[in-house]
Amino acid sequence: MPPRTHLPVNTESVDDYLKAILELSGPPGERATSNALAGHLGVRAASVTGMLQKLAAQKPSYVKYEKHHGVRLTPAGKMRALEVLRHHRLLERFLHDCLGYSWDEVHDDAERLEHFISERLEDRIAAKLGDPQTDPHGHPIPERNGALPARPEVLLSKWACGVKAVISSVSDRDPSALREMERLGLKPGVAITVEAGTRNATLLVRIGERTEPLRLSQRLAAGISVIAANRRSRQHRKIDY
Amino acid sequence: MPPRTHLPVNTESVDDYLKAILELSGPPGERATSNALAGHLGVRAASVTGMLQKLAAQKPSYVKYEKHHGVRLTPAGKMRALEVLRHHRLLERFLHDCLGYSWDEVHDDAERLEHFISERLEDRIAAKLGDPQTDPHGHPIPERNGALPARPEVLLSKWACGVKAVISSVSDRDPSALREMERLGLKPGVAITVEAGTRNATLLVRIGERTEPLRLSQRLAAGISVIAANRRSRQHRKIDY
DNA sequence: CGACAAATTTAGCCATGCCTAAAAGTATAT
DNA sequence: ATATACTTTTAGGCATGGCTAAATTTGTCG
Repeated sequence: MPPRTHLPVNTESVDDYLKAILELSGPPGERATSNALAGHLGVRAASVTGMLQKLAAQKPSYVKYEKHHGVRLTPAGKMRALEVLRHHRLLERFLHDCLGYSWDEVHDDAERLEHFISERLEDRIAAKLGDPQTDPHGHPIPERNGALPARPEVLLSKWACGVKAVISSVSDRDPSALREMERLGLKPGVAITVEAGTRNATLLVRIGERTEPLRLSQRLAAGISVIAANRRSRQHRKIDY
Repeated sequence: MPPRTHLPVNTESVDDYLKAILELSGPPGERATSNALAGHLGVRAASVTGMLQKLAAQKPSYVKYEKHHGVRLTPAGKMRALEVLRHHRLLERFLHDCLGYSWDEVHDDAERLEHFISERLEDRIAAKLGDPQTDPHGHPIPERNGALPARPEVLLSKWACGVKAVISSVSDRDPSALREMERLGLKPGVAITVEAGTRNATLLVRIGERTEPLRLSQRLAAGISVIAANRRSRQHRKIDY
């Protein structure tokens, strides 16, 4: 039986759904659940179901949807999601580098504008920036063809004690956390070593060349991803996401 | 009796209506008619009526609407319309100056983005450009407080023969006309004199320092506004629009 | 004035995308 | 195997902003 209403056109909402599905289904292409999507998008699960039905009914379709078993992106859907992600991260880099935004200011404006970036604007921004590899938080920018460098990132809170690491990216969702990280010198490329594990939900870490270690709240640590220090040079290898 | 549906929120559509009303009601604050708005916005007159009723029912309201007698902007509406216009023209200047757009390319992207420019982005763009006075087509950019320089512009086709004039602005709606003007050196600031009036819907004009006059099609001439050559220096006087 | 043409408004409908409440399916633990 | 908890879908509704067709108003010309 067809969905109650007719097919949706390609709208901002659709972009948001695709981006959320990309983020919630792991790299291999697992399914994303309605509930997870609802939480991520700030809408009710029932609304998600409705939208997924409509998206799946499109032809060509962006998603493969199986009732009660979640949703996956089709190649076309993955491509579109990566395009929107590229817009977002290019915009963040652009606002930061060309318009003097601090790294805690870029997310909201990029989120709003990402849906309205023409191919032309995308190309001009990328050219102006010299085809940047990452956004200001260290996240890789998908290429125009959809290639996205895969990095063996691990959350700082899961990193082994005593092993040298380098910050590869930080979460861009919490501006106040970003300001705090900025103050502490916690940014992509900086060396970091965990001195002691969780104690009262904090981590004892040594940052860069500093001698005295620092206590990091779980809130901050949860927003930091690292890679092994010696693999830093490999972070530009590209694979299909 | 209240309108059939409830009040509209502040949406892109509303911005488009306000901008259209601003453009269609002359500087003194004349009323704009439903038909003219419909034509300008590319929707049916009935849709315009519906939206005007909803806009007028808002409090505080952006418009003053009298059934069968058109609509006017309230001060708040004028302010909002000028803000959107400022976004549009700043964006055009920005795309042109910072991202290498040609002047026939800027309009469409600016039109799409103008609704999503935060105060922060507006300010950063203006600062980056050094608070520009005009967009690439010569149209004045409203200031943040809503001030807009008034210029005694006249359409080239209405300008008296033999009187020296300076191009003050050109219409940005027709990309192919803009490319043609570019080729002919017809841009803001260039001196122009009408040698002979309409003949087969063309104008004979002398451009800049060139010796041989040129035949301009009515289509091009209709997109060119001029001011008296000696008033050129006064074009930055500000008044409340 | 009266009639016609043009402009405008009303009435009723459609599509999108969200919502709540209730029904149905899935998964887990005894 | 079945009861229960949780997830997901269905059903029905609301708001926005379009549309067409039909009514109504305005304005102009004899």
